[in-house]
Amino acid sequence: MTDTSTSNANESPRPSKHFIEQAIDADLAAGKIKGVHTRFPPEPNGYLHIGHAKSICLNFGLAQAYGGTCNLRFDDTNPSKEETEYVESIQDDVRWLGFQWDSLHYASDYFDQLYQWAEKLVLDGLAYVCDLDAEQTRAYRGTLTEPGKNSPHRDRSPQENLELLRQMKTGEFPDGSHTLRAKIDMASPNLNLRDPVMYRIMRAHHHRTGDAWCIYPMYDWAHGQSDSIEGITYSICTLEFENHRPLYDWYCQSLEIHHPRQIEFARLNMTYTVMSKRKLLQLVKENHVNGWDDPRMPTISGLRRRGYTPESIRGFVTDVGVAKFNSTIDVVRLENAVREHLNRVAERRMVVMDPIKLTITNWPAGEVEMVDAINNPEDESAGVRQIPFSGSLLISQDDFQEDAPRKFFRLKKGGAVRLRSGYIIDCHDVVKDDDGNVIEILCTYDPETKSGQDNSGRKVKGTIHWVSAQQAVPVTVRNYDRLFAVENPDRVEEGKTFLDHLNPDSLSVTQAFAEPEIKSATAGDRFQFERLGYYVVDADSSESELVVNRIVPLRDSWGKMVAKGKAN
RNA sequence: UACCCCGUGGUGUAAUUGGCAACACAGCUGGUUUUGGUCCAGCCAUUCUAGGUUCAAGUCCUAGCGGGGUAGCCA
Repeated sequence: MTDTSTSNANESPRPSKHFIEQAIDADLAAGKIKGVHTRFPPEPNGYLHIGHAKSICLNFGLAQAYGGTCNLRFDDTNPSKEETEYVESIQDDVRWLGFQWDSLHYASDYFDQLYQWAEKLVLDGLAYVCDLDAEQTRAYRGTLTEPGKNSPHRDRSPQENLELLRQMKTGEFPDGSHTLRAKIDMASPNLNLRDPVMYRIMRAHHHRTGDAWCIYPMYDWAHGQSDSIEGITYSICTLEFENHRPLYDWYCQSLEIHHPRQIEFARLNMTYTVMSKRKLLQLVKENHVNGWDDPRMPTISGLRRRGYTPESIRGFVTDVGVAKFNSTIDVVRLENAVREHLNRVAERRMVVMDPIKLTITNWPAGEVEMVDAINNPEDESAGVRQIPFSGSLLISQDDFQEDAPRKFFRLKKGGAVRLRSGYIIDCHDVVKDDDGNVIEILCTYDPETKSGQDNSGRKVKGTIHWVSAQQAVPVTVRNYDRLFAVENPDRVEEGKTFLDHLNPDSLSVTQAFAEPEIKSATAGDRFQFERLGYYVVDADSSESELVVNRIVPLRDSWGKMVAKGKAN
């Protein structure tokens, strides 16, 4: 149970405890438990997403906070959906988030024990073999408002049930022809208690047990007992299992085994995001994204590739809290969490996205001067680097306007601006092409205004970033935006699907020019490109091509003003 | 329509468990700044409604309203 990374500001402990911690405190005080043992129990049928991160942080975090233990257990009771690829990715993701399980388990480890317990329930008259098929079972179950009716096979003798169960196990019956069901109450208002199925016959190859079994336990029949076997004290799960708790309790009580306490919390929902595994799988399978780790995916692997840090995800998760209210978190909270972290730790670099040529007419021809640039104004220990400055520069087209609005503090004709870490320059002219577009900006520099040693007293409103044209390094930039264009992609009109809400501009690839220092960067390095945003070097980079992903843009109050028409 | 759960600023989460509704994010104002970033300050609430208990109710009681979950041999 180790948190391997350093703490960060928004990971500091909350001032008050959430309802699960309060429940634990009460149990501890009442002597009901002696320690805290939790587990994270994913089904290996897909990649983990940010919602799972909440569960991971909760379960591992509780164990940490109370000096207890937390297991990782794969809930692999349905071989038709589960794959080894997923069990590997899940382990990678949990570790990457900064957690280490105390022990690793599989529900399939308990198949033998589960089966023995099933025979016990049969012998105790608490379970029976039912010959109804799936459709008949549904019909007998009744509805939300009407009670069900008893299966015609409900009153078989324990001995007969035992024989039939053994035949089920040894493969005497075809798939779907029989089930083992708990004998509870077909009239219960809680449908989970209307003689729930414990075992179904399913000839499928299991990723761990192979073809040893042709009957597989249902979730309810496997989950609580798995918790029990591992000595779990708190079985923490999401709200939709609330109605299953009476059944969870019934199994533990009927079996007279260690009885963990199930506590439910609200799963994480986020704006501009879909979270269902089915939909994420569809995005991957239909190639709307480039795989599970596409940087636009809300998967842990997607966020990792996007450049999110584990610290920022943990910070986000503690920040949004744990409760039973079914809420939707604004995705800007996630974006803000990574900004907050990266602002403190990411070194700055200058990169020009949409370049226009800027010539300094009074610069000594051919001369290149190395200027100092601060690596991180938030962290003096990050030091300084050197950047080549010359008479031929590239700046962003956004940073120049001939006819600028009143509040435009960047470069305009007849105006002045500071070149970050360089000099103040004055724009005296522009060069245009035949269509009248500005293709080159002509400036003079003020030698008295060198950054760090400026005694001129000159003040200018704006500072812009730049690179020296000769030394500039081309970089392929993948500017990612939200995958969906609307706040709630799950809400769709008749005849449409969530796919209709995909944001067509969620990725734009562009060629940019970076200061030469960028050449020393390797995959996984994160930077703040000054005035633009945070970026991470992607694994697709090679000797010949540097590829970076935009993690999140910087806040842009100028852009906001322009959008609101307040720039004048 | 049955059962279960949940309702506190725009969004989330708190409130010493009956004692001045707080924090964060967003938004809006302004300040600082060699990143229009960061940072700093200010503003932003009839606690779903109606009754009741109480010196005192977000918290307790009653009724209503609203939202979510549940009818897989999925998890």
